[in-house]
Amino acid sequence: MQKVSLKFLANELGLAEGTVSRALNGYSDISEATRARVIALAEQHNYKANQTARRLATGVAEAVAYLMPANTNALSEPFVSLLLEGLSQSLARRNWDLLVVHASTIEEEEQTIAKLSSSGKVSGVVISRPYKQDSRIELLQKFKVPFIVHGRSVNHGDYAWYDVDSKTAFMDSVDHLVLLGHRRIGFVGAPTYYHFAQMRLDGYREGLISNGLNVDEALIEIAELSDDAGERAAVTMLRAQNPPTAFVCATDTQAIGALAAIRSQGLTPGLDVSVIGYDGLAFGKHTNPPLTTMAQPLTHSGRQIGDMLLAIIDGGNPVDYQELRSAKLVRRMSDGPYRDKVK
Amino acid sequence: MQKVSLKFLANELGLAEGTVSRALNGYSDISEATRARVIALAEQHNYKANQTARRLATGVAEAVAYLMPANTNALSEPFVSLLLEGLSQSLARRNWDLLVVHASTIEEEEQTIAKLSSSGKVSGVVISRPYKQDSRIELLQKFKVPFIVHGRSVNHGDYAWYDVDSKTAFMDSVDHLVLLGHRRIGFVGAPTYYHFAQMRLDGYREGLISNGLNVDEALIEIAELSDDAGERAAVTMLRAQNPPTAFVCATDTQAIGALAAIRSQGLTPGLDVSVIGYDGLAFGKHTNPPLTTMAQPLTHSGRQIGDMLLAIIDGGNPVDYQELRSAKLVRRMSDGPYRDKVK
DNA sequence: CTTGATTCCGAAAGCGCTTTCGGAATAGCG
DNA sequence: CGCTATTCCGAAAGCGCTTTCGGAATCAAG
Repeated sequence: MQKVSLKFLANELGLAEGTVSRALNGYSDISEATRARVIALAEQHNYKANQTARRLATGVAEAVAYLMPANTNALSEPFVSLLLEGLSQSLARRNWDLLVVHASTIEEEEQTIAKLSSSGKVSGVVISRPYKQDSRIELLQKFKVPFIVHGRSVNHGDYAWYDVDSKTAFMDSVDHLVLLGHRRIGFVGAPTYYHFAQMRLDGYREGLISNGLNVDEALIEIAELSDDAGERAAVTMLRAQNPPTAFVCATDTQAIGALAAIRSQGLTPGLDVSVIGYDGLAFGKHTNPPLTTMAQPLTHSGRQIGDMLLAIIDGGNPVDYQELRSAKLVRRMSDGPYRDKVK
Repeated sequence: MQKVSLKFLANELGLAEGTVSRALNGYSDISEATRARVIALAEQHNYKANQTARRLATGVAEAVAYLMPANTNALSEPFVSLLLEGLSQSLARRNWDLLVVHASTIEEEEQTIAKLSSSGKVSGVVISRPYKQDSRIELLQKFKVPFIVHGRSVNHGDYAWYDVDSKTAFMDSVDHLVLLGHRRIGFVGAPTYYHFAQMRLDGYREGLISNGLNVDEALIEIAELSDDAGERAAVTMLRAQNPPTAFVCATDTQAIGALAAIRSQGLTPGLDVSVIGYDGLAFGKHTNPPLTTMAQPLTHSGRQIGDMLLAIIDGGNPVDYQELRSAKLVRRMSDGPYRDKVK
């Protein structure tokens, strides 16, 4: 399986191993003539340096790890594959590897980080969906592992991250709904230990306030990141005294649950009560009705994140790599003007 | 970042490096007393063997690679994350790594395989969605890399695979539709260079025949693996002379396109014309109407595949690791009895 | 108490590559 | 033509770990 080594090439060419190595690695103390010979033979035999040996010798892992989010949910996954694809593309340009590691609990994740950093397997890490206070981030900092977080925690001043401004996005959602005449807008939120959840809630609140509306705590429900949980949350509010005529939801997954909730109450989503999701997931086009949502740009986020990580590994200052993108409203059919049907 | 090495432990304990190594690796020529001492100190310092050095010394990579399917599509991705999760769980039990590599074209994939196998980075590979004749499989065999394919190619007798019997699934779909009174059943297929696409088409055909129905080539359309392509294919058939009253689709993604197509013709999917998808994707619950589909069991497929791969790497005979699961019908709302509305 | 068998550990040779260092051969210069 | 700069390459020392081999110490058996 493995055969053509440096030694082989060296023997074949009558050169020393070290010379061949330097020729291949672009050292300047090799004449162009012999470099050409070396390269020719290497290509002829399809030589690929043994990565493992190379790593050991250089001390650089030439690999980064992606920590898959712990509580995964079949419906919210699409972003993982997209991210992975972009990441691997970015890394591929340097011939680096992408490791995927998964941990089921936060403790496991911490252990994983400890192991990763001390085993020297990777020279960088990316994590997703940080908590408000994220022990993983602290660990990463403590171990001095270059990393970038996909999202942000509360104190995000001193590390690198790539995030979407979901607070503004939710203010925009509320604005949009208010413009449509809605006054009672419910919020289906996510557990606020996720920082993104907190920010979306904040955006919702501020949106209300900036429109001169009161924040009614009865119109706020926190739910897990699943369609069913979103549905339950929406049902609760719909059945209450003074139900909302519109919902903004922390995730598309929850939003489609809200759609179901509305129908289950004999109402028509998009007509009787509006819902706006967040994420811009592709399948939102096919829900009933198609879901209006705040779409985040995740097409190239993977590559972007990969490039940022590489830059940091190269010695860049993490603080210089903080990127905030913005989401934009994709109107489909689940939002509409206020109608006095709900009561 | 890296500090506690074998040498450090050895010095600390007054032992030779080799001794410490053997103690840690369970060699029998170490007294239980010193083994205990070694382990204690190792744990105290949270020692993790440098994987790279270990790999170089042992020659085993302790890692496997997953080749992400080339033409990925946002809607069909969920299975990737699920698969990855299972795979990494399986590997984690041995402390092995999971590499994810991505290639955009089949040529790139071939190069990637060549590189993977000659660089010795991984001791096994898993690929998805094979073609009928799959050059990747041939390469993998040629390089003698242990691998398992998620799916099958035409000649699948001599390697390991994990697949779902989609041919039978499609026969079942047709049976189901026939039972509902349908006689003109359209087929939205996938490009038949994918073996799964061929098998699903075969299943469709045989299902028709076994029910005494003719195979009408006008009722067969091949489309790319996207919702839009599925929609176009379905529209074409719906507009034809003698349109179908039901569709079976090669993938859920295409099926939801078919749903849209039906609506676009002023018909009601599930009522006027039925559609059955394939995959069992979670978001099928939320389409309009909820999609009836043949669900494949992919919850644990990742772990299963990981375990199989490990077994082969351990010397198992690939031929002993061929697993065929079956899909089962999940009735939601997109299928219904034949009604003479279409005409 | 001797001898042969065990038990347990140290020493050393790699794994395949990188990188530093020094020196032979060549070139440049006055 | 002698001398100092260059140019180019060989030799060797690792990177951190594994594994074989042999031998000292301990044991059991005669």
